[in-house]
Amino acid sequence: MVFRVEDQVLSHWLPAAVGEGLLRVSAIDDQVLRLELAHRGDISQRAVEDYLSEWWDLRRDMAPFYNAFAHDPLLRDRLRQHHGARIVGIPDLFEAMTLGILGQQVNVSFAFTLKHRITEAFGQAFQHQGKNWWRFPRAEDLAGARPDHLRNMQISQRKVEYLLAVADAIAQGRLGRQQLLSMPFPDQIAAMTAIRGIGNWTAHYTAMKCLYQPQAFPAGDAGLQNAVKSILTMDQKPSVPVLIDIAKSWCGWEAYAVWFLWMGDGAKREL
DNA sequence: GGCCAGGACTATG
DNA sequence: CATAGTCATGGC
Repeated sequence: MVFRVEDQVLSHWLPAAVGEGLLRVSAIDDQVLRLELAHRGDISQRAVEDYLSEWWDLRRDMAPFYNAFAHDPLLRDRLRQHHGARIVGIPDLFEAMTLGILGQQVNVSFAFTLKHRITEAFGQAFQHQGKNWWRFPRAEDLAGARPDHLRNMQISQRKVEYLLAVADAIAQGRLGRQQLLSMPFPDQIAAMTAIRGIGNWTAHYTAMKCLYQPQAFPAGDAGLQNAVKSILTMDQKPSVPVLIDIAKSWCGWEAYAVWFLWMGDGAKREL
């Protein structure tokens, strides 16, 4: 596990860029988070705060979002149910693109099963108070993997090809987060979809979860289509052009609209 | 047991 | 350009 939630407390093994240690996060109230750190190395409080702020997109001013869409027919109920929710991102580009690829056309829980297998097979392992923790592997940890190894984890042949190619591109520096962040949004999508295996959905998913682009909008997303179909009681799923048209009203907040629709009317969902 | 999943590629008109 | 076939497997 990279993170787990127990009794309202999130435990998360920190990424290498922050330091070696276990972070626990709980809520004091709706405004204040309590951070607790069990660590072995030197970790600055500031680094942890910065990391968490990025991971949960905490620095974004959400007031305009709530103000603009309090009466939006598709969003109003979700905004009330999940008030205060933030996009839980994936700051690491390789991790985000990996989950995007794994999530193509399979149910979400299976995608996470595959991600956990990759994490425990290729990621760095740690022990803390008798429990095992992992970091998601770096691109270079996976770039040289034998295709059979991944194939045996029930990852399809095609996805194995996609994953290894993305791992190679990132490991060799032909693709990187800073590089993507340096370009305007449409160029980010174009740069990602130029890679075999990264289609429009995966590119927008990555832009949303890793690049924190509020205008990212995975229009072909099955979960999004079903959410809209359900809320508007349509008899069939809305097409991509229809969704793109709907999304015009969310201009600048498309990613958050998708996020709240994904959360549905229940409390549980995978990240 | 059949249909659907937080799709993308490839081949064919 | 539009459509159909293919991939793979779990969850319901």
